[in-house]
Amino acid sequence: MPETHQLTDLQISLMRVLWDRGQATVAEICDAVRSERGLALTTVATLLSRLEKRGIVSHETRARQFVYQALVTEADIRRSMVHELTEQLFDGDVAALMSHLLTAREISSGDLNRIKAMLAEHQAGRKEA
Amino acid sequence: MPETHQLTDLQISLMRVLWDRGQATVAEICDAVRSERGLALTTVATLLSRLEKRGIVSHETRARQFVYQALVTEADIRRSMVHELTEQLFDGDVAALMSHLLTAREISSGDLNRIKAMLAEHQAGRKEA
DNA sequence: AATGTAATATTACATGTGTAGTTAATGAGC
DNA sequence: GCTCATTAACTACACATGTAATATTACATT
Repeated sequence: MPETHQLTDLQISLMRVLWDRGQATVAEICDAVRSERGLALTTVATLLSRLEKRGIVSHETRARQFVYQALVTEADIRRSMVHELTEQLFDGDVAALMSHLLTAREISSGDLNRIKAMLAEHQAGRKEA
Repeated sequence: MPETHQLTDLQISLMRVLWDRGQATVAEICDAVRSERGLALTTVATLLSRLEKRGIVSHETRARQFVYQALVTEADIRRSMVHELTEQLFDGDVAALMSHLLTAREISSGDLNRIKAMLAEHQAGRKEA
């Protein structure tokens, strides 16, 4: 597995563009994040080249422009970041994290129903394996 | 609510000592983390003074030593860090995070049972409210 | 071929963090 | 009172990140 990648808020914003589109030029990414965060083109270019140095994205040159694409999936990042958080704050105990979510005043009753459904489904899937 | 506190791994290690003991001197904290991370006394002192600058811990001087204590609880930190992660990676959707936990190959069947129990309990508590 | 334009490459700087040496203060023991 | 040991204060430095200006490169057009 890829060494646990921790990304910052901003880095995730950029990645999200790539995850959504598959690939994008620097300018496209810059545009895509403009609403939530207005950054200079060169800033976005710098950030992307740093991500590339870390092996998180790659680029190919097309029509003299860098076209970036993600080398890790959103699921990868979710896994490693959630795992890291669970280790750090809940001593690796996933159930403890769940418990926190249930009690931490963050969850609506609509959520609760969805969760119950998921649990049921999850167990069903588990049985036939 | 206290502005969302994000702490690093190391910072959490120090905080954990304070959470466990209520209060501790620099030397005590240094000793407590020695096994997982051997740090110089001055390093620990620096880290603590930085945390103090951020309003996360405070100290009083006793017998010429700084005795630190946490100003935020572990629950506070859990809340803000889990919240932040949920926002960043799951667009604020707690149920989506739950779903991730259920499917991300991180969870044992023992955990599953605990979770089911918690869910049931949670709903029970909810009803009478 | 010269030039304008768009893109990348280079350089820069502030802030936070991890890490710790050096210095200064102060109380304890002789 | 002087010296030693303890402890905190100050200083330092490398690295990652957020941010962007400036410099360079190179295609397209005249």
